Amino acid sequence: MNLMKATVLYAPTLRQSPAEAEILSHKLMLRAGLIRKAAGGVYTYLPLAVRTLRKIETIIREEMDAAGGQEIAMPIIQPAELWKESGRWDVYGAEMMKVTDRHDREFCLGPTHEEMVTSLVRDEVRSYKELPLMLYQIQNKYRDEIRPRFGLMRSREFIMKDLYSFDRDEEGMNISYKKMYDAYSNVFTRCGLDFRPVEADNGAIGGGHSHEFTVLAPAGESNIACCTKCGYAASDEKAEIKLPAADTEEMLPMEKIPTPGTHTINLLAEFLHIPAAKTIKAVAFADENDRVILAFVRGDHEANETKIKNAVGALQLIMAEDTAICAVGGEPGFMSPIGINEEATVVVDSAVMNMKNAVTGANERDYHYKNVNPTRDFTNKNMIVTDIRMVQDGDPCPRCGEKMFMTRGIEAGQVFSLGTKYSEALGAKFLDEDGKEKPFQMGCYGIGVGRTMQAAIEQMNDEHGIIWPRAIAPFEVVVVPVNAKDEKQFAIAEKIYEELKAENIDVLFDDRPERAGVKFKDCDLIGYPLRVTVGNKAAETGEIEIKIRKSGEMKNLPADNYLTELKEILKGL
RNA sequence: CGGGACGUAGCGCAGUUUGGUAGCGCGCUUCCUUGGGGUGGAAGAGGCCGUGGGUUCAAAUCCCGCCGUUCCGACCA
Repeated sequence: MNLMKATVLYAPTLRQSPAEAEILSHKLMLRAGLIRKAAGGVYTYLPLAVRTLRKIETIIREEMDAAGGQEIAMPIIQPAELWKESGRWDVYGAEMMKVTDRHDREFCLGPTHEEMVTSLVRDEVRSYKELPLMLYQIQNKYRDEIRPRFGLMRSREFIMKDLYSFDRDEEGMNISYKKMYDAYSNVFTRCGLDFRPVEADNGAIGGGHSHEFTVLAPAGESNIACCTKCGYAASDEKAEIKLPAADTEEMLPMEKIPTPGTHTINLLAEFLHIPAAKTIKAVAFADENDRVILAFVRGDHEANETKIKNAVGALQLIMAEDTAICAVGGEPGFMSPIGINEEATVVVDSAVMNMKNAVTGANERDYHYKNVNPTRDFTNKNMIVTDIRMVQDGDPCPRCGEKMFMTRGIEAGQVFSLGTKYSEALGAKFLDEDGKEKPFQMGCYGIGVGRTMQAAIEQMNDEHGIIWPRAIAPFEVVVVPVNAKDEKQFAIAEKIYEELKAENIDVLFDDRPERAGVKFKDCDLIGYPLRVTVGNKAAETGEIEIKIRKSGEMKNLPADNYLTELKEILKGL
């Protein structure tokens, strides 16, 4: 941290952004001289980026240590045997960067370290007395992404903090999980980010619960639903939806009506002059065993494939062929559960069961039923009724009932409780108090360090450049003499620089003999939270100027009495 | 892996249609000028036109292969 003069700092800013960058944060990282590309999804971090990364890492270390974590450093190169033992050598497959040594022994560049850390603990930890144990590292990770994108957002080499917890029982695991959940909240709060801990689907990893820590930003790749009131947030695939009260209309007798050519909800609603919410939409899937699955949601809702998979116990869903639909008694475009063969799996969204006098297909070309009342008319055996719809903007929160809004975010971290998946696969056991051998209850917890940096940029910027939160800014303050050739100005600026340095403030002295405009543009682009400008006024009346990057606010202060106020302003950034 | 686009100086691009001396803006070097939001001027340096092959008297330009980049899709949690 001794490179503090701009004349020696290697920060090659660019006026135009290279054509390869698509999203704003990626462009800004290139333009502000933070990173340069070495290969697809592989980057060199330049000094400014390294300073920010170190600051993020320091915050992470402090919080991990405070939560009881102990830092270790595991190898990047991992033997294939371990991965074959856990069964993930083939599962991870093409995602893994594989290496062969001169003896033809296989290795991979670690995409994650569950195997590594579990084998370590398996070989070393024998007794419940040594638990709980939390081990972490901050390490380069490798994933051979099909399509690296967006700079550090989806890269093939990336810096990740990964912590693994080992407990004697589920209760202990849940305590560790909670500790990590809190530590993560502290990390992202301290980084100055607007984020949400988002309830997530565990997917193939299995185990208990999982949260993704998502930094809110429109360019993010994850869709999430957030409650406007209680803080509930969940990924769109996971988000539960509070069921509104059932319609109270009188049930009318069901009637078959001709509806020529209305094979979509829009056409149907238009034809009958009714709102889409009065219709029932059908979506037909086939699963990995060629089972036909018919899902029904309200006309103005969307089916949620993840929820459907979970509801029917399918691993994979594809759109069903028309012939498969007909085989179970359905008619594409005019489907309903009424009269469908038993062999089809029928899943109905809970909200549909609340509908009264709805319109649904008649399983016959160009005909629908009206006055359909699902509680009365859906009589299929084995029909599954549950929440299978995709959350929408304005849906009620499952916790408090207030409205939720949809937003996008960048997943910067995630916490998983794993249970005994890896400890069992790798035979990692300890001897418990009762004299019995038991597998460890594990959890794993990751933070993408580079991704966190980029998420901060994606979230905080304006047309001039990056706006760093103070905690992770490469420098907190930049001191700029307007005219570096003016000895008086330069001397005052240098004095202020020395004073700030003595106060342990992370300060850069922009001593370059550039014109003021050039230096100002660079300052804004790189995004130092605070700029101290020393110009003519300083030489004449002894006044310096402080500019807050975030608000653009400026303040004139005497050059011999500014420190208290500057520190005060800095605190609020 | 499928479909599209692109590859010419450090960055952004023109030139390719119609084959014939490699260009522009920014940046860089030196000097002068200017000195509170990318100042103005002068003189320079810098290119295996991604790569390999082919066609041709002659290829940045036409043809074929490969590599790389990028977008959409598939994939991934």
